[in-house]
Amino acid sequence: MLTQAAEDYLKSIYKLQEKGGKVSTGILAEYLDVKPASATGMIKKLKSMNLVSHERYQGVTLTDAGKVIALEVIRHHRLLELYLFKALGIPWDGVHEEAEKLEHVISEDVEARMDEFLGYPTADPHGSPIPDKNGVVPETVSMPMTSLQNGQSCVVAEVSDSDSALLRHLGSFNLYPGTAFQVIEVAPFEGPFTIDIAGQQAVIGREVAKNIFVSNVQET
Amino acid sequence: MLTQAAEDYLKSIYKLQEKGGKVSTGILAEYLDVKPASATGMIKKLKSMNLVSHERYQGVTLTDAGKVIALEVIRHHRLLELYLFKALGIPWDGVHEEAEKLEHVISEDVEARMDEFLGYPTADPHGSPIPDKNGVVPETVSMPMTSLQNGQSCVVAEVSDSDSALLRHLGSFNLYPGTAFQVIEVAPFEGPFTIDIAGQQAVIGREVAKNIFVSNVQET
DNA sequence: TATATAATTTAGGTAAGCCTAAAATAATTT
DNA sequence: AAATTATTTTAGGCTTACCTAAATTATATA
Ligand SMILES: [Mn+2]
Ligand SMILES: [Mn+2]
Ligand SMILES: [Mn+2]
Ligand SMILES: [Mn+2]
Repeated sequence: MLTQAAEDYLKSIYKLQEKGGKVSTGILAEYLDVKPASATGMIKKLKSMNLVSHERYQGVTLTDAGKVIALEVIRHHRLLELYLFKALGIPWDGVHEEAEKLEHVISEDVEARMDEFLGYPTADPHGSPIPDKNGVVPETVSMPMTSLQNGQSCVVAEVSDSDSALLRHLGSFNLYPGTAFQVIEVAPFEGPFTIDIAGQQAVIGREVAKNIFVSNVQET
Repeated sequence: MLTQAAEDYLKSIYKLQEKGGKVSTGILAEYLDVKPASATGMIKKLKSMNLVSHERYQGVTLTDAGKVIALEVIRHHRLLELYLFKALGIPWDGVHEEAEKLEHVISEDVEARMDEFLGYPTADPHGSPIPDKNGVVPETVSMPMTSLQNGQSCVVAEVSDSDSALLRHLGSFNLYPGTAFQVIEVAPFEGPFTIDIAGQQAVIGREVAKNIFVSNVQET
């Protein structure tokens, strides 16, 4: 079994390489809130286990074996988030932190039983896809809310899950995955979005909108 | 927050001092499957945190502060066992191992929600008492099965939870906490017990019987 | 192209928590 | 009481995963 730290590195490399290929040591260190020297050390260890490919100064990528483990940890994390949300009623702004610790500790048996209890779900409470037990990630199509135009309607697909205060803010507008809304106005000069959610108006700033991804975009 | 190792030491000291006052370094090391030198090291650390009292060569006991933490970990463990058993259907011979890891990782919020889901239970699947959220341990009265006499009837109160194979063996006879049985025969010279469980006869060896505790003992 | 800046790696350290081997202390036997 | 045996502690090592500071390499700028 890998250590918790090693699993977190693999998971992070996976997420970072999804948007941008090779992952630099500095980016990885910043993402994990450690110093670059620490990241270098772990990269060496992971390389010796053939879980990552790495050449000095050239960034790191997962090997196939490393990807399998990364997806396994991500599956644990997202299944746990949904389970804690649905079975124990933990609010969606609290599940990430719990799952971050539990993901390294649950057995494959617990994983399978949660999966069954939840009816083999494909997305966590924040809309992120849950890899299936073979590591296949459900396809998702979404675009950042910031690319929406005046008058367009859409459905919330996914929101970033790690900022608890942001999630509470979105919850106050009922902006959960699956929620439909329409853009009433986009203020000029990179200004905020005024939107209509089931008849209720809300003003969403740029910084918040960057963390919201939408699908089913239509002109109205 | 204490480390997982420190929490396990406190939990173990609590259990060992329940039956025999001061806990020797050797007994503690054997219980935790580490060398005595390692136990000495951790005892020093716990003493520096005022969680245990210790004088060289004289054994160790928990301080009040240490007891609070020990009971908190035991509460986590037993609530988790019951939750995994009832909510996820994990068999009673598998819950101990899972709980051993999860106990150090769940939040007070998860603890409280499991407690509520389970209806504020007082015993885990093996009959061990669950300390309440204030650290109060429910009173239990039981005696070892080995002290039973011919013809006596009783109810299973508690079985030891750490040996998975033993638990499967007991399960094959339906010997769960709450199960009633009657002693048909006690073979002489420290021999096995022949018992009647709801009309089914079973032969229980001495070594197995040592791990079973009973209550409601009555002559018939 | 030479120099300045930024990113990355190397070198050396710390803290947990385990280990083995040797020394110290306590308990038991003669 | 002395000698033997058992228990406990000390001393010194190892691994993981982090750190800071210095050296190296790559990239950007003049
Ligand atoms: Mn994690
Ligand atoms: Mn999530
Ligand atoms: Mn434990
Ligand atoms: Mn138990």
